[in-house]
Amino acid sequence: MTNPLALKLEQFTRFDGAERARLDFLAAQPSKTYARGATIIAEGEKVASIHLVLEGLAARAKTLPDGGRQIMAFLVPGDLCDVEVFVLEAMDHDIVAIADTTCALIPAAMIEDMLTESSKLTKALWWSTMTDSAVLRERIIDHGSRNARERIAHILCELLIRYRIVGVTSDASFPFPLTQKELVQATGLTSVHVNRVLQQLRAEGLIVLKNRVVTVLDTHRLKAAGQYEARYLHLTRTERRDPGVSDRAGDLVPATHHRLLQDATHTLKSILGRN
Amino acid sequence: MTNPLALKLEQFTRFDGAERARLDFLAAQPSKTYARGATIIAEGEKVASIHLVLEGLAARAKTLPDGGRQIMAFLVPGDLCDVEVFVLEAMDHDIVAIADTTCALIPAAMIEDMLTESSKLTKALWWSTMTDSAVLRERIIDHGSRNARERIAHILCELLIRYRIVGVTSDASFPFPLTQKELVQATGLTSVHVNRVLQQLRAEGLIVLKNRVVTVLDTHRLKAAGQYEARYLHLTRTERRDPGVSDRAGDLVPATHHRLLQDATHTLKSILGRN
DNA sequence: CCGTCACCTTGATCTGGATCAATTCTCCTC
DNA sequence: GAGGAGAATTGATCCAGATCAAGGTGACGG
Repeated sequence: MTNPLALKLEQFTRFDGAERARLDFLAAQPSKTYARGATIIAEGEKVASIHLVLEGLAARAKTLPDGGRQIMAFLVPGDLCDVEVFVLEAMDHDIVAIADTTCALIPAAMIEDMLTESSKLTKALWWSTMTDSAVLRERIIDHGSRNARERIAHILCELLIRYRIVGVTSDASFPFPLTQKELVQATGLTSVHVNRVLQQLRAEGLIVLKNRVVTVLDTHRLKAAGQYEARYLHLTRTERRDPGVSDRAGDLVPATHHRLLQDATHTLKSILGRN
Repeated sequence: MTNPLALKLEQFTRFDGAERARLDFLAAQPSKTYARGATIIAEGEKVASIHLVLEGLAARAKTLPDGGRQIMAFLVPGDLCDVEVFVLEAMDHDIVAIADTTCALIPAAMIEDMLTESSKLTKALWWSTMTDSAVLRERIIDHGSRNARERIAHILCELLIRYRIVGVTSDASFPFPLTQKELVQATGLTSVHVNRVLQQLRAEGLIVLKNRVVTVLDTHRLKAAGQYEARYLHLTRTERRDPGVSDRAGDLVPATHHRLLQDATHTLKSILGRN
């Protein structure tokens, strides 16, 4: 199986053989599969090993006093569910499986060893954490300043690009195991309204949603509809690595980014110089 | 001057003399004062030194296509504005001064040295970062699942407790330099509505807001109004350190937390054991 | 002491999205 | 292939919060 964690972190920097082997070793740890709807980690739990999503789709969610649930972030293959393990006593939210989901269970000590032994991998993990925060901030903007249509379009754009990065898809289609109920929990809208917005996006010819697969028919218009700017994902290397990835992240990456990268080599060197 | 960074991190763990001295050294770096309204760091900027808020109030914000602004997080004394410096090419959002704000400018290398030399301080920084993420997630819940009244009450509770932790206040009053416009940007509501909700909270005898100072008259009812549960701040040591801090964080810390901490000493030891 | 500028407050009206209430699709299971 | 249960859709109505439109209020500089 390909290693989504390595694919993701390669957005940040290139790895040598040893680093790559270490990442592959992490992803090859014993895995566990959770059925759609299952709670992977519950709020209040103190986890001993770090869950790396290998396949499927999970979400960070919190159960509300009224029994409802708010989804705060989606976890696609390559994402780590609980890096807080090192320092926090207990999870302050749930991790739930949106699709049938397989996670590698990486002993915390294995990551800690990595952190003391490779400063490049440490930086990569730090990058991943910072990017996760940026995604959370983008969700705050969604909810605070974007209407239903923008919000949904934004989430679709983000999922597409994140799936592409880890090679789950290479065209404009991606798995969409979410039920409307879950899209409701993620967007803070009602199912009736989510349904109507989806209809509208379909009617406008922006997307097709069938059999739990979304196909984006018009990337540019969907981006515009969601005010989508991928800068916050900090895909430093997308346009430099190889044509394959370029295709994958495709035109969702902003043009300004391309320009920035023209002469970014020495910048990167200086950032990573302390290696 | 007291060191708000040390006060904050002491919520996570106790430090020895050397560690404490290092934290004090960081806070004693050359500082810069920004006037209310100034942009401390602009989106797209590549910062060389890390900004630690010493006094005042700042915010993470993003400027929207329509010219508006969304505030995503508040930065109180003790908060670091830009730990992403190590790994990201450029800031993906602005840091703006809400009040006149003083920041210590800590050279990135100084933090990096700390990370290689003290695993306890590394963990403390990691804790701080994880807690910041938890605060972002709480803001998503605010916007996705709480109405105007709950949202504002929640933010007030959070600011009070965060100010208490770093010793800015020791009673139920705290500086509130926000103009209603900024509360609007943080809550995603309109100024008219924010105004009405504030009136209501005043009329109900929950708060007094005068001369840029909020006084919480009824902590319990305000907590209830905002569905406030401080667990997400992970104030591990609040109840154990000394009566002073206990007073400071006060009854905003949930009771379940107290119980959890009864026999948490060995848990903490195991977490920090690798020191 | 007067203008003015930024902020706060209040009232009237409007609307995006919520709520309530059926119906129609899927699948799935037996 | 009948029966059901979760999911998607559609229509009708409602409401929290937006928008529009005036006033107040207070802190200044001249």
